[in-house]
Amino acid sequence: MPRKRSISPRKLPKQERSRITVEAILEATTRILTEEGYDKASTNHIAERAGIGIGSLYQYFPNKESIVAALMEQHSNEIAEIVESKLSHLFDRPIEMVIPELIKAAIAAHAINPRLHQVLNEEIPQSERLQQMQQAEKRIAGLLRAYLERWNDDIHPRNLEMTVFILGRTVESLCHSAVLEHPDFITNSQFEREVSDLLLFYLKRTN
Amino acid sequence: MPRKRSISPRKLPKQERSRITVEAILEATTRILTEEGYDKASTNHIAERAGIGIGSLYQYFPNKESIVAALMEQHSNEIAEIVESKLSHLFDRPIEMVIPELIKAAIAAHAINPRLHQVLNEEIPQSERLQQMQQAEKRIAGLLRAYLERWNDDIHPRNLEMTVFILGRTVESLCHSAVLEHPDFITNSQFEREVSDLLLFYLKRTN
Amino acid sequence: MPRKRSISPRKLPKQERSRITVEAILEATTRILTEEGYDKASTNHIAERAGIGIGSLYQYFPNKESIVAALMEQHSNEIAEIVESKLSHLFDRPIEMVIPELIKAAIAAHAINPRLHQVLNEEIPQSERLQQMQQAEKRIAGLLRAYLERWNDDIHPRNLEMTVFILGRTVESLCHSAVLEHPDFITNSQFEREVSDLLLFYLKRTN
Amino acid sequence: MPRKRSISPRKLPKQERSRITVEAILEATTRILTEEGYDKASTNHIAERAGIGIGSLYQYFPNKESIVAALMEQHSNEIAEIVESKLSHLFDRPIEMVIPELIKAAIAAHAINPRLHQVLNEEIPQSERLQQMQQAEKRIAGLLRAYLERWNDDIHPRNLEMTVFILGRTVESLCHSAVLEHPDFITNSQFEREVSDLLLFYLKRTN
DNA sequence: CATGAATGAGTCTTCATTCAT
DNA sequence: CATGAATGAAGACTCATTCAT
Repeated sequence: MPRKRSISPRKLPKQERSRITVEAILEATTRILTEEGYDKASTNHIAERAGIGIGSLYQYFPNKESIVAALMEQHSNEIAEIVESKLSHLFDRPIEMVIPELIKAAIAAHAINPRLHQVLNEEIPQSERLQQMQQAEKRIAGLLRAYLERWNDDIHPRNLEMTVFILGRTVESLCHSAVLEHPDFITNSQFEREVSDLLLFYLKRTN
Repeated sequence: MPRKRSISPRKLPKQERSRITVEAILEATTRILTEEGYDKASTNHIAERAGIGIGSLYQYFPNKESIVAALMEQHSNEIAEIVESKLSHLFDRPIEMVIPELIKAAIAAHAINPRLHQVLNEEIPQSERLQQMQQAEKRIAGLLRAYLERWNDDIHPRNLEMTVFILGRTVESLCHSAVLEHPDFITNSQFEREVSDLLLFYLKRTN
Repeated sequence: MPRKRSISPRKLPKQERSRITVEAILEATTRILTEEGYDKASTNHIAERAGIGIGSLYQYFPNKESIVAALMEQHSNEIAEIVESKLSHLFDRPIEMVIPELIKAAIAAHAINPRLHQVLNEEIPQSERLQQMQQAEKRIAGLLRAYLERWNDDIHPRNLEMTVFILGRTVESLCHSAVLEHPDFITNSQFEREVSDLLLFYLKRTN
Repeated sequence: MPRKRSISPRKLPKQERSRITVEAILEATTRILTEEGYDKASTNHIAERAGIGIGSLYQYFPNKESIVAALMEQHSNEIAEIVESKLSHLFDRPIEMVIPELIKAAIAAHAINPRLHQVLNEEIPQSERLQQMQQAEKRIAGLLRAYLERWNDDIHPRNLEMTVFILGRTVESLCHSAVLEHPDFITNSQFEREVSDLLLFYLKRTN
């Protein structure tokens, strides 16, 4: 009984369904994490809110950690992509232009899902976090490092690694806290300008 | 309307034996938190590592949260006291002198038990954290606000609240991360000087 | 305002396997209650005697009370059904015929599982009992009230509510105690006739 | 060193204090049982409400059951004494006079502390109850039996034991329930008269 | 592959009882 | 004898994970 030939991809339907299921799981986890907190994120609850059986969940994820890890990677990527996409074409622009854009990008990144970012940063057992979550920061740090090296003549930091660290952490921390604790700061551009000043005066100091 | 579980300790340790027990509990909790993480801090495990029976633990703490809360309060107080004691007598000194001291104090405060500070900040379900933990930050923010107001003529920040926020968060974040991720930064004073520059150039900018 | 704990079962046993499990739980609880007493009816012990894991128990009952409540409801229903089925078709029969039947029905009802009835009545913390258990009594009281109203011309009680109360409680109490403390009374019909006399002479007294 | 002679009892003070302590324990237990229920009657809580240390409690009672048992015995005695004192001098009076007094006595007995009586009857694990609690009933049953034998010629019950049983249980049950569930019934004498009728017509029936 | 019933180790917490002071 | 700190067995309940259908 010869099989009917077909150009259309045979197993795509199956793979398609898989991806949908995986996405449903991640989405359900996101909703639970943001709406109910980490300690309500049991695998049974995730499966329930994803509309699948608990058994199916374990078909796609070997354990609970892997779900959170996947979520972290996904979120990390989104953040890194936002920042990268906003900054990549500014590589040759001067610092006065880049820093404000960096801050805008960071705020935009934190605005994707501030509550999720918070839970991921402040409620997940560290064991699960380290590797996955830092990726965004590393990618952004790489960007900054490259930029600072490119503009080395202008800025000539005393210690490149330290400057990258200070820049990265300051931007991350201030934008994170502002989005969560001072949404009023974000409504106009004053906060952006202040943080820009903070960093620009530092970078442009004459040694 | 979920009934808020009491978080205050059960009996004040009046007698010698009691105080020893309470201290053993807090110490064991600290050790577990720093060495094994929050999710290993079960009450049974705490009692075991404290070398007491589980029943004794519940003589002094009404529930698990109250233990962590006591630890947070204690740690909060230690931090706030370090910073306050180092800054209180500098109220009339100029910013160029105060900012470096602030940073030194912050580093010293984070050096008390960096890992504990991290766990307390990054692994405790937020529900339990907010009130107790933020006290140190509030006390320090109050100090900063008072100082900035005192030196208003020199610094004239555009937005006092925002400046306090930026100062506080930046110092906290940078010292926290540096102690944990870059112990090498701390060994000499370069990091302090860099962060001082970051803040001083910002505060002294001419508008 | 203490949050009332849900007492209704967790999931309706739709599938065969589930119903078997639920029945095993109720049966084991009945056995423990009758053979060992209420204070031995721990959920772990119930699960053990039911031959299931403790987790399975909690798949079907949200808490311990709900198990006892289910048992009470079941037992209540059985009792009420026995009495109702025996009396419903005697609605138009005279009192001399109905009272003996009522007593026979009550004895039969208590004979279902006298020890269970006792434990349910005499060992369960009253908080859990009231609503579920009284249903049988209420249904039977309703029957009696309707009957007495129907035969009002013959009996003309001075106080209907009080008469219903006296009838109901006397029958319940005497049959309950007789079954448990004087099984010998039940073997022949003398006890029935005595109790019938007790009630009949009372109801038929000429005022 | 010859002891000083004294007529006043030497150890009475000590014994006196003991009795006071024991009474405080029983009183505290009574209060807890009636106000909070059996499951709140922990030995620690009893000691606390009695105003003594937990250790002292165990100086007077070997375990928790013994406290409840003592309470039952005490309560039993009070009940039996009320009934006996009210009936003892009526031994030679006719049934028409005695039955109403019996009912009055039973109501009075249940009015001592209805809630305690209820808890003792309906919430205490049966294991602890049987022996102590039935004493009152047995003493009263003895009284009734003696009385019925004394008036055998008038009443000539078909089965003395059964009649005692029916009388005793009916009075106990109706008075118990009335006091708890129908306090309105008790306010006037109608309930008493009804129950009297119930028993009198039965006892006086002509065979 | 999807399902969900079943599992049991592990969690928080209570409480009767003991014993050193 | 009074005290109350200490104890740990035991109880209610959860949840990640497995596996038969």
